[in-house]
Amino acid sequence: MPDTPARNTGAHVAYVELKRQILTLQLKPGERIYEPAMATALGVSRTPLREAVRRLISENLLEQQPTGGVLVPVLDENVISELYEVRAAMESLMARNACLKATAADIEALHGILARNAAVVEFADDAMQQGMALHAKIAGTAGNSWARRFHDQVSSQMERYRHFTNSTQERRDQALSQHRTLVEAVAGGNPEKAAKIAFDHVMAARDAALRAMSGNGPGIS
Amino acid sequence: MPDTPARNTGAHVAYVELKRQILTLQLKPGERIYEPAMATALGVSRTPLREAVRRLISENLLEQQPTGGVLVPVLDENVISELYEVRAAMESLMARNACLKATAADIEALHGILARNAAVVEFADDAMQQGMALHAKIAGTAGNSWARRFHDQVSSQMERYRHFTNSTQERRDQALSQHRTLVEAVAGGNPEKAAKIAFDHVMAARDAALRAMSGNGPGIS
DNA sequence: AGAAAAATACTTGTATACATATATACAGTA
DNA sequence: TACTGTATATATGTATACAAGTATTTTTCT
Repeated sequence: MPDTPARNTGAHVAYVELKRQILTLQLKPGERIYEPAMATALGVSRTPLREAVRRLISENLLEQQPTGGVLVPVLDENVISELYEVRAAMESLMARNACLKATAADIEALHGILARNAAVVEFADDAMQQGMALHAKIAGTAGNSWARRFHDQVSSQMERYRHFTNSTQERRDQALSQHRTLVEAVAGGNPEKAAKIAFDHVMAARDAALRAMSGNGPGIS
Repeated sequence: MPDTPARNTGAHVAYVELKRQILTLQLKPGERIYEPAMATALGVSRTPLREAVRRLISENLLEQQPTGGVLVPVLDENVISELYEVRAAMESLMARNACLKATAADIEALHGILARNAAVVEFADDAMQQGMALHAKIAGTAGNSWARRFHDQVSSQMERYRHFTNSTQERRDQALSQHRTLVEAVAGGNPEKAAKIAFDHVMAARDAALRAMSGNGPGIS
């Protein structure tokens, strides 16, 4: 998040570590957080741990129960669909704005990333890396800090589902071609078109992910 | 926010009261929050106050300084433009989904709200009320809780700018006609069209707000 | 034995005390 | 006078102690 305090306070390290554990599913969905135990486990006292927990609650990476406990939210197919939709809306907006504001240097940088993207299309991890770089560059060019903030939040959420939405070679090829179209649209100076392409691109990723998930046996959690 | 704990804990009342003071500009933009003073002012100790403050920071209604103080974010024209854009993206998405999922009863409810909207078009407060009711109904029909959450966050933010973006009669008439078009689009079953109309509708509101602000002398802060 | 009631253990919420960092004011020196 | 170094005061970060509420287990009564 942009507002991460650079200082190495105990609350901050607790936040980072707890978030990591949640996103990697090291803390299992549905699991409850007990403050005293978690505090000693992370080597801080309850006060800074509590601060980290409350922050994660407001980022929706933890969930406060009405009865008064805190737990790791369970995974669910509807949620992942919602997340993709919001991501589509954000990337669409950013593509539109990037199109309006991009300088020649920005366009060149986008083409550079695209080339690297093409070079690694057969390696899942590198391909995702470059895909994210492309989106990051577009986001930076768009210059809407709120869109970026929400996009980051959604991306964090989606990490929890990563294991269920493994990408196939076919999917990566499709993504690469969509990225090409997207960069062309941004470079072409047609904001409406860029927005639509970005939207459809993410929605296609959503459909692929949902298909991959329903293929994975009982599915979630 | 949906995740507001219903319990009447001290941290919660501090959060609500502090948020109110920020949104009504009772706490002035740029003003710093001193924990001991604010805690006694709100009648709680530093611990629950701190919890409220940290939560407001992660909702971007307070700002942590690198040096270590907390202050009320200053207002700025770029931000309001960004907020409108994100709101446009969210409402566009929700209009699309509402279009896909709306039942006959939903459509009827929308028409009812529209009628009430028309009846109060000359009263600024009531008109805004009904406008929000319309958007709320669409949001409910769309059924994307994340879109809703972000939309709510943005709306909260925008309250701080309310005093600067007073609506004119002309603007209200325009909004009513756009609402009519929007409901027709949602009812008509064309998701793409509904999405585009919602987007343009909010962007038009943005332009009106920016014009109103630049008319208000030195403007902001 | 089964159900209701009481007691116990544990968790969360809050206050407060203490340590550390930061800013302010003052004094001494160039 | 301007500047640096020191001392003081104040704010933030953290730990801990205590209060209040909840769940669980044990005990008692039918």
